[in-house]
Amino acid sequence: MKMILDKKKAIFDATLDLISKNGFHAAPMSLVAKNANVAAGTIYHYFDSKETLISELFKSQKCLIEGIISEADDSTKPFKDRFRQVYHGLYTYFIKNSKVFLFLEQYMSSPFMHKNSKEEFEAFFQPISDFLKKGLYNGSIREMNSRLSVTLFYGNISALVKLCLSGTMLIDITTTTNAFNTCWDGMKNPRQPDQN
Amino acid sequence: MKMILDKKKAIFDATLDLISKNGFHAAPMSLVAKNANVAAGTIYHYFDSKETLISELFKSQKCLIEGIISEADDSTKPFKDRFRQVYHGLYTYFIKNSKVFLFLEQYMSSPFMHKNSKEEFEAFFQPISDFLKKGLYNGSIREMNSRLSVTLFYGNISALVKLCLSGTMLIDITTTTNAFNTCWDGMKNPRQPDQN
DNA sequence: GTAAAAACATTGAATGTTCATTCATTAAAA
DNA sequence: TTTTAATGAATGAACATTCAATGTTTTTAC
Repeated sequence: MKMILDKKKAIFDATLDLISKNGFHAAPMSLVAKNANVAAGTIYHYFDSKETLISELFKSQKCLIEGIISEADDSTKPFKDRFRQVYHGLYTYFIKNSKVFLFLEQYMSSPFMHKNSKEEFEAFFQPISDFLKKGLYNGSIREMNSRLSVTLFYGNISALVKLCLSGTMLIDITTTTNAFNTCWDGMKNPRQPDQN
Repeated sequence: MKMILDKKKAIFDATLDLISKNGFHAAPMSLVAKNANVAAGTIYHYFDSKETLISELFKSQKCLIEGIISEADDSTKPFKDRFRQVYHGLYTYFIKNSKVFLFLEQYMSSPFMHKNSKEEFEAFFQPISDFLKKGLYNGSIREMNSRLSVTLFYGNISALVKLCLSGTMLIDITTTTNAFNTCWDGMKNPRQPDQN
């Protein structure tokens, strides 16, 4: 049983590694097998097809966002502080685990997404939605459709992460602070101007 | 001569159409040829390889952003109005020309990008950079690295466009207005609070 | 102006490669 | 002994690309 998990994990790891490097086309099953120290046929004991493998790799990240947010969020604080900590929690996680981030980017813009239900996608970002709704209900966040706020929030973070990972620019604390301020000043409730 | 342009255009159109539908994997040369009403071999008169074809399709959009911005921008107006018009110009163009938008998304997150110089990418967004710099220099835009502001600006628009195109949500004027306000309130210069 | 020649454009079947997937066989665990 | 796991060579499909043959346009020479 332990071995089974080891093998599955090795296959997941190799897949994540290859896809994050150069996209799906750079992850032929033969290479996945080789990098996972496994025979090509073995992968098919654990996964029906390449598509299944990738889709399950995504599913294995189901609770990722939830974990990061619950780690970063402290509901006793004022909402702006919570917002900042969640923002930085996500940003920091993606920088430290860039393979995961890059895989998610590939997956979300791939034909796999189109086939599988949008619900998968929806569920993945649910924790962000839940978090932002708290801010909406207590008047800290601008009134807008919840789907929109999630999209804009994640869009800001992912733009920052991509900029960092592109390696074409030195990212200092000023940059991340500016990105955060842009996000917060855009999303905060403009009718509650006492949140500096 | 006219015929040459027609054929090239037909090949570009077929490629754009297929890639925007389902990504690169959905655009085999045989299908491109068929949809362009051309023999497979003909494509290779005009393009060295598939990679060249796609790369040139991207290059053919070099002046896209510049065109949209110069169409939308009116430098006699207050900067907030210019910002709004450029924002809506880009948004509207991408909604109306969703194939172009979807192709760009695919291209920018593909291995093609990694191979070709980042300069291509840089140059593509230069007109946005130039526009935002005007706002920065006249004090309308928050002080931040130019690369970052471009990324955040385009990131906001592209998030909105993706949400619209996903078709899972009815996008009304309220939604686009909220997205715009989020963008502007985030990016405007907080030290110049008279820009309502 | 016309015919021959050269240059160019187009065709699509054939080629060779890359890959996902299968399966008969062997090894390990129950 | 039976069930489960693992192997990797073999299979076949999908694809990018080539090329010899054919059609079309342009140039040249008279």
